[in-house]
Parts: sequence; structure tokens; C-alpha cells
Amino acid sequence: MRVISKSGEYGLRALLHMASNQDNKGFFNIREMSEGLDISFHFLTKILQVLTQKGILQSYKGPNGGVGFLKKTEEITLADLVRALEGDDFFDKCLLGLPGCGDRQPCPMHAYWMGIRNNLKSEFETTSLADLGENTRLQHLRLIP
Amino acid sequence: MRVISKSGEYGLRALLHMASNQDNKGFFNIREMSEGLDISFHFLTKILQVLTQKGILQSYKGPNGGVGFLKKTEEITLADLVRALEGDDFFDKCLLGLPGCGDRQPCPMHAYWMGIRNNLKSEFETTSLADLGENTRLQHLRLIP
DNA sequence: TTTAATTCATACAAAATACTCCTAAATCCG
DNA sequence: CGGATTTAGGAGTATTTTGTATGAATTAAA
Ligand code: SF4
Ligand code: SF4
Repeated sequence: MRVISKSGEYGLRALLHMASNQDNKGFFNIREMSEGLDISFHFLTKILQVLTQKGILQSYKGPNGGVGFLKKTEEITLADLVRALEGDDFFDKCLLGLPGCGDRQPCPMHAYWMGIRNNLKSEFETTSLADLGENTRLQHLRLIP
Repeated sequence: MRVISKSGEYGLRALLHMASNQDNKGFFNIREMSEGLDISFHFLTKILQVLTQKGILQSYKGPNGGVGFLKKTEEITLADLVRALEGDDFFDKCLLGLPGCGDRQPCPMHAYWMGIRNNLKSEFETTSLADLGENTRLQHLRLIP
């Protein structure tokens, strides 16, 4: 079972790291992050690139460059992040993978999935990166495998 | 998002079909099923093969052969099925994909995942194939995409 | 202005997953 | 028995995902 893809997981871990170490000057070096979180530098770069394209991060090239949040972490929900990393229809697709069906012609498991999915969605919609980052910081939680 | 792999989806759909058409002699022809459910015959064959190896189905070769349930559908839970199709640790692994962590050193999202996972697990543990099959039959639900 | 640091872009390689094909083994029927 | 049918098993192919390598573009600093 893999609700979130590997790239999604990496992106999430990186942003969680950033959110819990915000005391810096605002920009984070990707190489340092990749080493600290034990993620391939190039792969992480590519993932964060997408997040800047989606307007969640901003980036700066050159010496002391890096990536930083574009919006406040209070204004970025976990749902936003997952949608950027996994696709806009993340919370609308069938968890089972079946295409083109819904409330009108549901399969026998639809009721279960709907419940689980809505639960997930509302939890994610109401959780900000700041919340998660604060948690991480206060509890000295780790982000590496 | 793909909670259940493609093979898992196919297996599930096939067994759901079987459970909702149990009035037959007990054995189902795989080719007919593959055509009815629009799944590649060879691929479905292999998936059902695994289920017979795992003791959920029994099979019969030769003319009028096929696959049938080994236990009563009342005694097969959705959880059993998913475990057979996706691995025994399906409900124990982290939905996020991170290895080797748990209650002792949780990541910031652990609480969310645990809730969602336990929810999922208990729903699946208490739902039998018979339940789902009956649903399907009574409501004329479809199993094809 | 040159040099170094850093993200951006793209192409390539490896691994995992999904799917196909072919032959063997079991069973039935004439 | 002999041929037809159907699942079993394994090997092979295609597609997607994950990861690597390389070079260009941008910025800072010497
Ligand atoms: S009806 Fe079944 S397959 Fe379709 S969206 Fe609902 S759970 Fe998924
Ligand atoms: S701590 Fe985080 S990564 Fe680990 S099992 Fe819980 S949710 Fe998954």
C-alpha cells in the first residue's frame, strides 16, 4: 500500500523539515536538506522544482541560494501540498483505482471508501504545515527513515 | 493515489463478481469472468492463481473447470482478501511509505495516519465478501470500469 | 569581470509494476 | 486411448516510477 508516492513522501518530508526549522533566513539549501533527510539530491531538486512551479515555494539561484516558502506555513494546508505533489484530483479519485464511477453507479465498496476518503480530506484540509512543523519542533521528531 | 494495486483491484472485482453470482454450481470460468469484467485473461488467471495458493480459492482444471471459493463467503473478510492480494503487512505498514518507525518515534503525521489506518482496518475486518456480494446483487451494482 | 555556488532543464539508467505469451498438467468426453 | 478444454507456471515484453548524470542559466562574491 502506498497512499502517497515516493516523490510525494520526499517532498512532504522536505517541507516538514523546512517548516520546523524556520528560524533561518528563509531559504534552505537543497543539498544540505537532501543529505540531512537522506534523499537523492537530484531527485529532491526535481520535486522541489515542481513545488516552486506550483507556487508553493520560491527559489533563488547562486551562492547561498535555495528554496523557501512563498506563502506563510499557516496558509499552506497538508491538502494543498498533497494536491501539488500527487495531482489535483487526489481527494476525488477512487482510492481503489477504478475510473469513471461515483455516487450514481457505485461499486459495493463505495460507502466505505467515501467515508475513509472524506475523513482523510477533512483532516488534511484543516492541518497546516505550521501545525505539523510546530509539532515536529516541539517533540524533536525525526524526518528521516 | 492508489491504495490498492492494479492486480489487487482486479482480484477484488473478480471475487466480488463471484460472490454476487453464487447461485451457480460453484465454479467460475476465468475466461468468461475476464471478458465480463474487461480484465486481461492471462493477467487475471495469474492473480486468481495466487489466491488459490493462499487458500482462498480452489481450482479445477479441464472442461467446465474454473475457480471457486474454498471457504464460505461469510467467512472471508475484505481484510483477508486485501492481505492476500497486497501482502500480509498491508494494515501495519505506514500509509506514507516510511519504513521502520512507529509509536515510539513517530513523524508529525503519525496521529493522522493511525486514525485513518485503524478506521480502514476495522471496516475491512468486519466486512465479509458475502456482505459485499449481497449488496452487489440486490442493488444490481456493476463491477466493470 | 571572473569564478564559484546554486537552482533549472533535460536526457538517460535502473527498478518496480503491469501485462502477454507459450508450454505443461489436469480433467472431461467420445 | 486421444483430443479438446481449462488452469498452472514460468519466461518474456511494455509501461511507469524512481533515481542518476550532465550541462545551462542565474546570482553572489572575490
Ligand atoms: S463506486 Fe467503487 S470503484 Fe467507484 S469510486 Fe466508489 S469505491 Fe471507487
Ligand atoms: S511515524 Fe510517520 S512515517 Fe512512521 S509510521 Fe507513523 S505516519 Fe508513518
